[in-house]
Amino acid sequence: MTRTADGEQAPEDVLVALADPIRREVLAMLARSGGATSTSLAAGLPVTRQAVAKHLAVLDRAGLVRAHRAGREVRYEADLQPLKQTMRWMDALATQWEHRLDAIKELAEEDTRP
Amino acid sequence: MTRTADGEQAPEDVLVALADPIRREVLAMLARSGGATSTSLAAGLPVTRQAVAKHLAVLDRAGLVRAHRAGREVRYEADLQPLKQTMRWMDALATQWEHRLDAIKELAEEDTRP
DNA sequence: CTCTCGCGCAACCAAGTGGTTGCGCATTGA
DNA sequence: TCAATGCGCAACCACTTGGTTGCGCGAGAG
Repeated sequence: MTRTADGEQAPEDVLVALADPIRREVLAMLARSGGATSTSLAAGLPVTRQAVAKHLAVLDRAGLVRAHRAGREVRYEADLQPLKQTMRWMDALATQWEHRLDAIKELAEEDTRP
Repeated sequence: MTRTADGEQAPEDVLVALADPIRREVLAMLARSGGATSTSLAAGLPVTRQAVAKHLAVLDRAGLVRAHRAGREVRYEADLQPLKQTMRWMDALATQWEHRLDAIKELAEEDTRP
């Protein structure tokens, strides 16, 4: 799981992770089952175990899954907290940008006013 | 701007668009200035006009910018609506997944209970 | 009318991504 | 103990992406 210098979760990794349909499907499967291995996940997907393992690595970098070793198995669980964090980040961006756009619109109206 | 069959904005395009730092910077510049051309945007970025034009195409596919031709210039404006839509989509996903995880946790507790 | 400026298109390139196969290692169940 | 299972690593492949340069065209300014 990569983190920024100030300890904040990097929202970019979450966006990248969520941009892929297979990774979203993996997350959905993990949420449905409450935990699974790369092998069991691959059984329900049109790709090989290794491909799933790579996707899980991306999800792990984003903090969206956590791996627990249990004997010779590695069980993955979903963690939705980075998702919520990213939503807050997006909300802050949207608000900020919208305020600027509103201010500009206001200025434009002032121009048309005599 | 690509749309899904049911007329809904594809959230995937927004995620992909937002995952790139330069595209976020372009959006921020558009929000700050209220509209700009690929040439003027490139002046404030470490890439060429053509690279900016490609980024603008990605943003346009996501519906995050709209292009208006004015003489020989093409002016781009930011549109934040797809962003809000994507946030709602993410919120729905998070809620849905969280409910599943909660239900599973409940079952686990029931197991430990005699 | 002509020169300039902004844009679009195309070719090209390096690096990244998503996928595969093959193999070796460790754990485990019979 | 030993065969089977699950995993990790590495090589390799096709395709995408982000970037460049070069060129031609159309609209405006002089």
